[in-house]
Amino acid sequence: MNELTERQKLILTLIVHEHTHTTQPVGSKAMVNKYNLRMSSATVRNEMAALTDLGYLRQPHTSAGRIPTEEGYRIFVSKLVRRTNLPITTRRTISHQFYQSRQDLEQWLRLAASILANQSQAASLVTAPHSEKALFKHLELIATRGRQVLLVMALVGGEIRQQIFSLPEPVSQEQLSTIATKITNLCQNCSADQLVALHPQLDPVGKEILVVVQEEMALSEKLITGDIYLDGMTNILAEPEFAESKEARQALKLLEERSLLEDLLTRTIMTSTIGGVQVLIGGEGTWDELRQCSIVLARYGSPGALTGTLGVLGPMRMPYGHTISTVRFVADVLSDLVTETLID
Amino acid sequence: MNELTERQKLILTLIVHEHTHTTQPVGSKAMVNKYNLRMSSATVRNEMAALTDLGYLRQPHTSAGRIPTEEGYRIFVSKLVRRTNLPITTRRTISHQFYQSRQDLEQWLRLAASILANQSQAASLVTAPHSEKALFKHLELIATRGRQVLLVMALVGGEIRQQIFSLPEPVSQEQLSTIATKITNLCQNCSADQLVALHPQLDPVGKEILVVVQEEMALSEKLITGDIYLDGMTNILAEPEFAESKEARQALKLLEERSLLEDLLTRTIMTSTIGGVQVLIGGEGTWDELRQCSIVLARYGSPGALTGTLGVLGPMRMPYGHTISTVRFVADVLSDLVTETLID
DNA sequence: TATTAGCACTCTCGGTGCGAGAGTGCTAAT
DNA sequence: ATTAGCACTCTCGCACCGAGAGTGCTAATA
Repeated sequence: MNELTERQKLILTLIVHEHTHTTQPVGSKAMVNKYNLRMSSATVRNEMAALTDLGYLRQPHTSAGRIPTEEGYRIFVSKLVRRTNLPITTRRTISHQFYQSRQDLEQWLRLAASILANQSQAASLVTAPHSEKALFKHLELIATRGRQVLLVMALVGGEIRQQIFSLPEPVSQEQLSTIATKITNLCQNCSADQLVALHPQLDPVGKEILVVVQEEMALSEKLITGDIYLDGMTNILAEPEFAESKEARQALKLLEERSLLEDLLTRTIMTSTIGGVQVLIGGEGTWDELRQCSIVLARYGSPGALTGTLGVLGPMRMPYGHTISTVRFVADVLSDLVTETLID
Repeated sequence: MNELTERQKLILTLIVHEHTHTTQPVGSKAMVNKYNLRMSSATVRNEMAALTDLGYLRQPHTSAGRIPTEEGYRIFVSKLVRRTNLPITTRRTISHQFYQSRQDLEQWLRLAASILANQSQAASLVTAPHSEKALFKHLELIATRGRQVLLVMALVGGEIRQQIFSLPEPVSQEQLSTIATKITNLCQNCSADQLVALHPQLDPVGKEILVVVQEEMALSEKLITGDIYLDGMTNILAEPEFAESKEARQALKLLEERSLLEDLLTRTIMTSTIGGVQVLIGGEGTWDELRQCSIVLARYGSPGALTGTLGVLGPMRMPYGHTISTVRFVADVLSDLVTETLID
C-alpha cells in the first residue's frame, strides 16, 4: 500500500486536486500542460495505469480521463493531504461571530451549523452536547392545573430537562417545593442508579416524583438526546453530482431520518477523541445512502462532562484539506465556549 | 370571475385532477375518453380555449394539452375543491400515534411533522407553540461555578426558558433561592412591562436578575421563538417537477433559512384563525422561491394562550383536498393535546 | 344556436447518424 | 526508464426524421 513512489503520490494528489475543482475526469495530457509537469503525458499515462491497477483511480469509461476511487480518496486523506490551517482572518471572523452572539447554547449550535455549512459549501450537522453520565443537580416542581406538575431538572453540566406529569391527586405548590428541595439536597451528584437507594427516605409523593426523575436521567444518557441542528442542505443540491435530485435524495434522507443519523453517529464517533477529526468516505461499505458522499466529523465539548458531535456532509469530491481544518477549528471554538460556561 | 358555467367548472376540476395525477398536460381527446364525458373533444376544446382566455389554463407550448395556471389552482381551491374528510381509519391511526407517545411536547411536534410529511408526501413544518403575551409564572436560580448563574423560568402556559449569566460577584445558592422565591411571589402573572414597577422592591442582586428575566420574556414574545420542526424535505425531491435539483433548491432554501421562513409565517399566518386552513399558491407574487410550490398552513393550539403554526409545502400540483384535510386534522389533534396539558 | 366531425397544422420526443475532440494503450525509438 | 507516435475508442453535441398527440378553424348537423 505504502509502496507508492513519490511521483505516484504527486500524480494522485494532482488528480484529486484537479478533479475536486473541475468535476471532470482528468486526462494525462491536460494535466501535464496545466501543472507544467517535467515529464511527458505518456509517463503520466503509465503511472495512471499503475494507480488504476492499485485501485486508487478509475475511468468512467474506456478512453476517458481518470477519477479517484474511494480508496484513492482514502489514501489521499490519510497520507497525502496537507494539514492546512485556516487563514487567520477566517479564524478571526468565525471566533468573532461566536463571541459577539448572545451567550446562549442554542444560538451557538445554530451558528456553528451555519458556519460549517457556509465555509464548506456542504451540509452540516451539530448535535447538542450532553453528558455521558447523567448526574443529578437540581430539581424544581411547579404546580399547574389540577394534578398536573411541571418538573424541571438540572443535571451536572448544565443540561436542563423538563417534563409534565400527573400525580394521583392534587398537591399544593408549597408541598411540591418542599419535596423538590428535599430531593435536591438528598440527590446531589447522584447517578440514575444511585437514586434507587434513596426511595425509602421519601414519602409516597416523593417516590412518585423520584421515578420521573430517574426516567428523565435515563433518557438523557442516550447518545443523541437533544436537538440536532442541520444546515446547508441546499448547498449539496448545488453540486453537479446531485443535479438529478434522485441522487441528492439519498444523501439528504440520511440527515432527515433521525434514526439513521443516530446510528451513523453512534457507530462512528465513539472511536474518536476530542480534537481528532474523522473522515468517512463513500459510506465505507456500510451506508448505501452515502455511496457518493463523504462525511467529516469531530467531537467537541468538555471530555467527561459535556460532549457533542459536529460535522459536514458533502460530495466525495470535496476539498478535504479545507473542510477538515474548518471542522477542527469550529469544534475547538465550540469546545472552548462549552467549557467556559460549564456548570458543576 | 364567477361566471364559469357548470360545464367549465367540471372541465377545470377534471383537468386539475388529471394533471395532479399524471404530471402531464391534459388534452381534450384523452380527457373525453378517460372520463366518458358526454360531449365531443371539440366541445371540450372550445371550453378549454375559453378557460385559457380567462387565465385559468395554459399550454406549455402550442399544440400541447392544458395545465392549470396559478389562478386556475386558486379558483379550484377556493370554489371547486370538495371538503373531503380523512377516512376514519386514517384519523384513528393518527390520533393513536399521538396518544401512545410519551407525554412530551417535543415528541408531539416531531410526530406531527412526520405525519404531515408522510400523509402529504411533501415537506412539512411545525413551529413550537408559544404565548403571544409572556406572563411570568415561576423563577428558579441555580448557582454554578463562580459568578455564573443558571436561570430557569416558567411562563404562564408552560413555556420554559433558560439562560446562563454572570453576576458581578458570587452569590450563594441559599441567597439565590431566596431571591428566586421572592421574585416568583412578587411577579405572578406579570407581563414584561409590569416588571419594571417592581424594581424598587428588590436589592441590587435582585434587580440584576430581574433585568435578565425581562430580557427573556421579551425574547419569548417574538412570533417564532422556539424550534421549528421540519420533515419530508426529501419527499419533494421525489416529485418530477423537482427532478433537476436546481428547482428543488429554491423551495428548500425557504425552509432552511429561518429568516425567510419567519417572514413567510409572520406575513401569512397572522390573518388566519385556529381551525382555518390557509393555502398559498405559487408564492402569490411575493415569494419567488415558491413560484412552483404551494403551501398549506394552519394555526393550532389554544387561542390566547399557546399557539403555533403547522403546514405543508409541496409542488403546486398537489392533491389539495387531501392535503387540506390532513393539515386541518393534525392541527385539531395537536390543539387538543396542547390544550389538555395547558398550564396556568 | 350550440355541438360536432373533419382536416390541416404545430410541436415534442425518441431514435439514428455523423464528426469533432479528448483520452488511452501499445510499440518502437531514444 | 522515458517518450514520441499512432491507431483505436468512447462521449458529446448537432442535425434530421417520423410518429404521436393536440390544437384551431371551418363547415355541417341537430
